[in-house]
Amino acid sequence: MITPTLDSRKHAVLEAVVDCYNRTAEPVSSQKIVRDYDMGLSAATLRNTMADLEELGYLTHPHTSAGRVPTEQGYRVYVDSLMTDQKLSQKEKQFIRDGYASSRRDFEEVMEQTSKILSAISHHIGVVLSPELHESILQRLELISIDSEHILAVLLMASGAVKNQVVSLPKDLSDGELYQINRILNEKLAGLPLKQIRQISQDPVKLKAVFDQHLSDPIATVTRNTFALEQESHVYIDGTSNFFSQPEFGEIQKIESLFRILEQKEQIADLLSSQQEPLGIQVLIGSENGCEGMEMCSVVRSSYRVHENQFGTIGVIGPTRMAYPRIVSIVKFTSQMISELFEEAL
Amino acid sequence: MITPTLDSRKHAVLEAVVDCYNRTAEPVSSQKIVRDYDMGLSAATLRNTMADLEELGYLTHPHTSAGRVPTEQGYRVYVDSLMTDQKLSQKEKQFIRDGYASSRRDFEEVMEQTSKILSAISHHIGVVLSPELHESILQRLELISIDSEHILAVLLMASGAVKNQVVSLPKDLSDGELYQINRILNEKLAGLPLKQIRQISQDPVKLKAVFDQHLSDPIATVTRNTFALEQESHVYIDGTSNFFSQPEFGEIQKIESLFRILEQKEQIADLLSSQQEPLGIQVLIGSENGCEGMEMCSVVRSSYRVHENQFGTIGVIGPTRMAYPRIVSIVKFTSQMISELFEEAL
DNA sequence: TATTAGCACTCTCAAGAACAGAGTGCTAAT
DNA sequence: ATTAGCACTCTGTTCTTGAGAGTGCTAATA
Repeated sequence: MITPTLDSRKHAVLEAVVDCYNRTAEPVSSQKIVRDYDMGLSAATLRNTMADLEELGYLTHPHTSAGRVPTEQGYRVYVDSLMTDQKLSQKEKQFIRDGYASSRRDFEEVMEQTSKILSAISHHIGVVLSPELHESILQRLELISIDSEHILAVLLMASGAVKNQVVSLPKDLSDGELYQINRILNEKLAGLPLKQIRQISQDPVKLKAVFDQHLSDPIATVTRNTFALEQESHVYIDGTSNFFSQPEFGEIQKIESLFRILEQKEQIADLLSSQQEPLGIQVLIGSENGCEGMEMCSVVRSSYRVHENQFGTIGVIGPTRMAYPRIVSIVKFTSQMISELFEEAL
Repeated sequence: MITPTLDSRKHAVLEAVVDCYNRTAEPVSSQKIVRDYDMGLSAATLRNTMADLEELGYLTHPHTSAGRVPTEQGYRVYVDSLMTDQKLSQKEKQFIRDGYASSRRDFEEVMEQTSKILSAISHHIGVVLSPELHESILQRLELISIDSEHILAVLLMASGAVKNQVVSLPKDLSDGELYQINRILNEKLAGLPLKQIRQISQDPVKLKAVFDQHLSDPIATVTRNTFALEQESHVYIDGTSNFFSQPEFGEIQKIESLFRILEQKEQIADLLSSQQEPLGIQVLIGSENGCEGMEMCSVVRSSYRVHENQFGTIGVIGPTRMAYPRIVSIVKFTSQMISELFEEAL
């Protein structure tokens, strides 16, 4: 697809500028393009073209006598229609696969490992958002007595996720009673999504409907207390210190705002889940990510599937000047990898 | 206790310099002390005393015409014998208590919350090292079937810690068999520390001794696979971005090395657990922490007790120039707080 | 003898000047 | 339509200068 407003020369020049800037992190001069790219044009002609591209909003000038730098809009065109796919090498693919070798079945470990792999291979920040637990289907529930006043509820999800929850008891229950409650809860609630169970647990009418003659005070209390909390997605982040080696973050203030944001996991969760259409890969350039204080960062993200229509998101956060083709391939491949991992696990 | 080599004037001056430097982050001049501290001495006399303190190794000069800055040794004396306890205000104590209000019984949440509280109230980095799991005593073990080839083992410790572990099965087990295995494992292994169980699980002779006539192939396999892994302590860190507001970290390089270290949790674990004598509070000043790249940081740490002789460690990491009396009080109070929390829970 | 006033000396930091270098935009030639 | 050439602009570096802060030392003082 070619953007109608740009002829093929402008395209080529824009691509060269983006490419060159991404490699050097310095404003690109007409000279530089003549030397490094075989375009068959003189510096003067390039200057004219670059001036045109600037007028169209795809390039800027830090100051009069500096080279050109792509604008967000310039990157947008580059990502949408200029850049060519860059396949991952066998070595890289193997690196990603190897990363999962040890954590085949452990949900949390897969999440954690993914953020590590992403950051290690991209040299940027790797982030993973686990699927929303309350969309998950409860496969099995186990109640374990801790002491006379507390039990541990272990929620095993169909996706393989596990959630532990300490629950307060109103009164002492014998092992036998607990076992009975456990059996009934599994019988009535297994197979339902957590969200629905939560609704049931808080509504006496629904409770009565679901448990029927099995409903008792202890059952109502245990159910209510176990499913009371809204389950939040977990965010896994790795590779934050990679940002220090980016030349554009030479000054403290720029990096500071970024780190403050990274400490607030909810913001990152929002960033990853906003306007996400399942399974597609998306590139948010600069301020498109909508996260205040992260205007100088781009996000490449993709959803992955853990179970039926249950999705999480992975992503790479890096400077606007990132190697988009490579990062896109990495994120794409990794998200497929996880999806397969969960598919074969089920 | 008064260090024998220092007369009381030197003491007073050293204290003033440390105090003043901690407040301003700038080298302290003789003038400054005359103005801010009522010592009844002239600037010239102070200069003489400060020169003496410098010769003794407690102060330094960034350059000829600059004020004085405490050395590590200077801080050492200050911490050991000069500084006076600074009680926390009721407000601060309440802040810490409130932090735990929501997480009464959840082990992980207490850990996580502690790092948040420590960083929020100290304005430095809060770190928590969970107690070594393999010293923990197994209270109860629950095996939950995931699919025909995997089970989820839930290990509930006497301390309240919970560990989930996915275990591969050699062959399909019926619910009944699994239940039997579960029962026998609990009967034979509950009450033992994980470390010991691990040894048993890997030694056929010990296995035979423990399980006696109950030993079967499935039991041996499940035991072996469940306890195969060396359990590592978990590190919880919060408040890293607080470092950006410290004036001494104005340049990127200084902060970079620190962040690279903070990403390696094992290093922080070592830092917290090295030469720790249970229950004492300790202040490691500058290079005393023994962590390469963290020479400009001090660590205030204390152990806390979760169960019998099971200890973890909490700490605050900040610049060498930190408000030691306050931070010491914070760490002391918080570690007591956690210990009490676990005590009443048991 | 201990303290202090006074002063020369040192070092840093900020502001300004000079200058090389890089890159552009425009004009005129091809 | 393209390009060579050149004047112009802006940055970044280096050097200088001067003010300011703080010390160390010496001589005076209590």
